[in-house]
Amino acid sequence: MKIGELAARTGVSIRSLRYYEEQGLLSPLRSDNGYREFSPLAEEQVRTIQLYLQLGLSTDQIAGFLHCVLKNREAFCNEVLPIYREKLAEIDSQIQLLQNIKLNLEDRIRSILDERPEGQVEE
Amino acid sequence: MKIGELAARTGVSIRSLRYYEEQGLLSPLRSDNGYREFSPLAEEQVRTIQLYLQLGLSTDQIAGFLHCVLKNREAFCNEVLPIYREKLAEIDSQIQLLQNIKLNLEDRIRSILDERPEGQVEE
DNA sequence: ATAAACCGTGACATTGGTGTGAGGGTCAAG
DNA sequence: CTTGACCCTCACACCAATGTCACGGTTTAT
Repeated sequence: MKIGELAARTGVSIRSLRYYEEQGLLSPLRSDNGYREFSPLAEEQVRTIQLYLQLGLSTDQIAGFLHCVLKNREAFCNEVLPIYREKLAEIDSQIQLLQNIKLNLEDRIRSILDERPEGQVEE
Repeated sequence: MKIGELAARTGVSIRSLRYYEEQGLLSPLRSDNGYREFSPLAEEQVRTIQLYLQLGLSTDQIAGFLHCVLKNREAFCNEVLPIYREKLAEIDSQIQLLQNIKLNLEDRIRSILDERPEGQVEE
C-alpha cells in the first residue's frame, strides 16, 4: 500500500511515517516511480511504534529493539527491560519534581487566599 | 554594578541575565560605554525571577506581574493567583499523564519478569 | 488532455531558557 | 603600549517529533 493509505489506516500523518523511515523504524520498498510501497504488516508495525512513543521512548530507543519485538514476545528481547527501567526511573524523577512544584504552588495559593480573603487591589 | 558582578552574586549566568533583559524582566541603565549598570535591587530581583522560573512559569508570565510583586506582597497582585491556578492545573495534568505511563511501564516490566523468570535469549 | 489527487525531496518553524563562539569595544594595571 | 579581564551584539545549537511550505513528478478519472 502507498503512504497515504497507511496514514489513513493508522491515523499517523504522512509526515510522521516518512520520519519513522528516516529514523530506521520503517523500511518500505520503492516502486519504479519512487513511491514508497508498504507491506500490510506495516500497519501493525506503525501501531507498535506509536505504542512505544506513547510510553515516552525515543525513536532511537525504539529502533534498538523494534525489529526483535515484531518477531518475538517482548520478554525475549533483552534490550527492552533495561530501557523500560531507565524510562521508569526518569518518569519517577519527573513526577517527583512536579510534585514538589505542586506543593509549592499550593502553599503559595493558600498564602494569597489567607492574606486576601476577598478584597482585591490593582497594580 | 556591572553584569559580571550581578552574575557572580546571584549565580545566574551572564547569558541568562541578558536574556531576562530581552524579555523585559530586567531594565538596567546603560553607562556611556554601553555597559549595563544594575542597581543593587537587581540582585533580589534576579532571585525573584529565578524563584518563579523554578515554579515553571514562563518569562512571559513573570513579566506580567513581576513589577507588582517587587513592590507589594503577592496577595496584592491580581495577576498572580490566576496564573498560579493555571499552572497548577497544568502540573496536575502532567502528573496524571506521567502516572499513567508509569503504571503502563510497571505492568509491562512485570509481564516481562513473569514471562522470563531468568532465562534470556538474544535477538 | 487536463484537472484533481496522489507522491517525492528539501528545508524551515515550533518550544524556551541556556551554552557557546565570533568579532570587536573598554578599561585598568604593569 | 600592551595584556588581560571585562563588556557589547549577533547568531547558531540544543531536544525531538511534527506541521507546513515550496516545487515538481505521477497517476487516475473525466
